[in-house]
Amino acid sequence: MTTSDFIDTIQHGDSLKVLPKLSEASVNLIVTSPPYADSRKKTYGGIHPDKYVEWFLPISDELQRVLTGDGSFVLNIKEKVVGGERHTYVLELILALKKRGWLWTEEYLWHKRNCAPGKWPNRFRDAWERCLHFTKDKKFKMNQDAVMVPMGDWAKTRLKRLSDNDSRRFNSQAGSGFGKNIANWVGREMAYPTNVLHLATECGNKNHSAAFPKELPSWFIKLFTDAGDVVLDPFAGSGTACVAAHELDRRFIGVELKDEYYRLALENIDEAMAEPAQRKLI
Amino acid sequence: MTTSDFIDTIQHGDSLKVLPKLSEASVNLIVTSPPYADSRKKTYGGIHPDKYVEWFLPISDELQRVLTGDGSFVLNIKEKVVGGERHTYVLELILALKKRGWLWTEEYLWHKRNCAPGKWPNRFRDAWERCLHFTKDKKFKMNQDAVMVPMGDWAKTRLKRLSDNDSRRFNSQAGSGFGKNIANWVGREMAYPTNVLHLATECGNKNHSAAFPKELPSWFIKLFTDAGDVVLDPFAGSGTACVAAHELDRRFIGVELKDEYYRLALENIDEAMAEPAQRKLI
DNA sequence: GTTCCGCATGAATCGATAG
DNA sequence: ACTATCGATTCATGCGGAA
Repeated sequence: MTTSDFIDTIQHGDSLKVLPKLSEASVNLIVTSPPYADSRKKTYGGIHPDKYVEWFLPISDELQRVLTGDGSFVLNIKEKVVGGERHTYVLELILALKKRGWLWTEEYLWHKRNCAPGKWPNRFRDAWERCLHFTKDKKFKMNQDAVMVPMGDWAKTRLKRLSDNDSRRFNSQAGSGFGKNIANWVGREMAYPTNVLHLATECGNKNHSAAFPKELPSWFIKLFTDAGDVVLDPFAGSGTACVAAHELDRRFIGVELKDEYYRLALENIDEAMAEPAQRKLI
Repeated sequence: MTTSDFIDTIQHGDSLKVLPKLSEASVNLIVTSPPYADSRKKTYGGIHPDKYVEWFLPISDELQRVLTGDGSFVLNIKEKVVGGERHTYVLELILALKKRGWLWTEEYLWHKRNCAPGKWPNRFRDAWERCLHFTKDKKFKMNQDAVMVPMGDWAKTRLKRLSDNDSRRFNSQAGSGFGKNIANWVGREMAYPTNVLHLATECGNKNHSAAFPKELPSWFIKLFTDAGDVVLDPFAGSGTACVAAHELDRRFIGVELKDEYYRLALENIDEAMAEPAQRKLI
């Protein structure tokens, strides 16, 4: 068994047992939102906050093994409130991962535009989550141009420029230069984003609530992989990251332990792969 | 000497030597932005990242002593990049403060709308900073209603004040999922905020550059103190937090070591206190 | 009196160069 | 080898002069 046997599939099982079957340095990006810590033990799969780091470390070692040297590992996570305080397991996890050899390259933020309402006497609604970016090497693959955002109202700017100072330049290239000129302007009207992603929480287009909106994995997939690369989600949940990878012409491998999520992920992936080749323009 | 001798003054000196003169449990809120870690030693006061925690802890002990039981300590800080990685001194500081008895109640975020430019092969512009909220007790003073936002008015005013050009720039990033979508705020009367503060850095228009915009300390002062309460900034810098406290009818104590900043803080405070009682509506 | 455009500048970071 | 310094890169913002 090698990684190629798992391409474009969701595996039903424990990541700790599935990941060893993958080949070394065969995955270009890992993007995942692991089960959050939960002090209630009644729910299957809930990990106690105090045990979170020791639970995650063996899995992280496998992730490090399967990741390519220029690959990235994006971990979407947020600490729970325990006893009125923020628990420190995420901080401890970062420190522990560094000790295991991961580089903590950056901490991106997901700023949730519409988050669940709620009011407590000692805190407000939690409107952000961490997207920790780990790499194996200081040099890694990063396609910054793939996530550029338009700076302004493109049409307005274009028309305005066309009417005044750029008209001379435009005329000089009349006949053959229009497209070229516009392309230049487009380039200038695009800006690189920051390390804060301001996205709405996608409460699930279907009957289920995804852990994160599809735009979140999409953004990191565009940023850290090329078409054809392999994207791994070791806690696939409803398969959002895998669907995102497929839609972006990347290959995916998902792993999910829980029956209910596994079946849901299969449904979502089947639906995504059944769609004809009319992909969204990105 | 007691705390009352320091009310509404900026002290010129080292917090480690000034704070012991304050009375126990005499300060209702500490809001500060300490000198950031800096590996370059040329600037007086730059603390090496590896020494940051041990430098800060003795000061934090004094802060804990002077804070009231229901008081809050808000620490605005952000880790530097060292050798291509995020340094971990802030994480270690949180863990160390907890060991000293502080409760890490919440992590608010300052999402900087305009942040310093830059383009690098391995990261984007850094657009956020931490505002760590520590308390001495699970029960603390919190006036949630004081920071409710009149959403409709705010959006209207904001949109009205923006020129077309600015409006285009402001809205430009909304469509792609980055930046603030103003349309979300229209039509709602009042709402509690989240734990993310979306503020612009006050840049350049004045003759000095404040570490944080006045709105940042103002927000926490309104939230965690009543009128007449004492606000302490042990690293006063240009005195922004002290000015904010004075404008909100709170009393303030500032401490600043560096000559240049101390004089600047004096100027700003004098100016603020000279103003007649026509306070800005907040 | 408005609106618009140009421009300086900021709690930045990297890579190269110099000592 | 290691540290310190400098230049290049880059965009939101507000101010001031121009139209």
